[in-house]
Amino acid sequence: MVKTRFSIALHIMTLLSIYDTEWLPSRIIAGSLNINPVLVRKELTTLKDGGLIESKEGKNGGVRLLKASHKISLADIFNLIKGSDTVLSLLKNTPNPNCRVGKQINEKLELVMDTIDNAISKELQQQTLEEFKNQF
Amino acid sequence: MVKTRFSIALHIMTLLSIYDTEWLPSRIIAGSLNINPVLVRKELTTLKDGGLIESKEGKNGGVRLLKASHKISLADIFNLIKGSDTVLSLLKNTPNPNCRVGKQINEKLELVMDTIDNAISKELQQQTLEEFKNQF
DNA sequence: TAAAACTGTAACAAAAATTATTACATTAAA
DNA sequence: TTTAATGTAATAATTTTTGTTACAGTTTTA
Repeated sequence: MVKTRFSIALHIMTLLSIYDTEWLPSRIIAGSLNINPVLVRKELTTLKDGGLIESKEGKNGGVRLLKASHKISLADIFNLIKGSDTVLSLLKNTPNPNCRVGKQINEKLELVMDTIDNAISKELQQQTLEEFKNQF
Repeated sequence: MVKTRFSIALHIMTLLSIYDTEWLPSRIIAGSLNINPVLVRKELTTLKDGGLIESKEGKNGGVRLLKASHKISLADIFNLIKGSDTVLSLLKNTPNPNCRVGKQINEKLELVMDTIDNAISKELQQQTLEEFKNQF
């Protein structure tokens, strides 16, 4: 998981919750974030595949929310962006299999990583997108 | 915060808790992790500056824990490694200051980032290094 | 007192990951 | 038919991470 992807996604979702039923083009979103529109469209693909938004092609097209913002928690966005990887991660190098610790460390670390991700998710479940957007 | 640094630190601390009062050289630690000894020594510097370990220079030198492993929680290690940055992060690009959302998003995201880090810390406070090492 | 085995760190190189750009096929509205 | 979108692939540029080399300083031990 790229460290900044959650920030990008939450920024996008905040904009969409404000524009509500209008179709918002990626160009406008990219302008608010001040990043490349292609990066936005990639993130939009994830949000669309996760069922949080829908898109419309062609002139006057764009994207909009599929659900009301009070039915979307920050955890929904986080879990979607996170996908199958973990926020913190193991090393790519294989630890020494001849070492009592090295032999088993990765399976034990995996448990810690999952614990961390679950703690984040549980915490973010307590805030809806609507609550977040109402700060603006 | 580098995603893998917590894994490195916890692996190191696990080894130290097993070797207990002995001075463990970075070469051995690096061998267990299968990474460069200089990377290990860099991480040891952080752990030392944070008061979790002490080191001894010269022949037969190395590092060892400063406190008993049941007095060290995984949160102590996490918070030390984390330092002043956050697990997830904001973009480096400045969002559009002429946009209602862009203008304020970073301060709001900061709050979310801190919430995330606190949730992790609170969760990891529940496990001691001793409990972790007893799995091996 | 000299050799050996460490820590500690700086400087630099290599590799990997992230971010940005370009290009273009496709779609739909005006 | 033009314009303005999405969607996506390919590739380039940049940044971050990881690894390496080198060496000064410290302590033990022969």
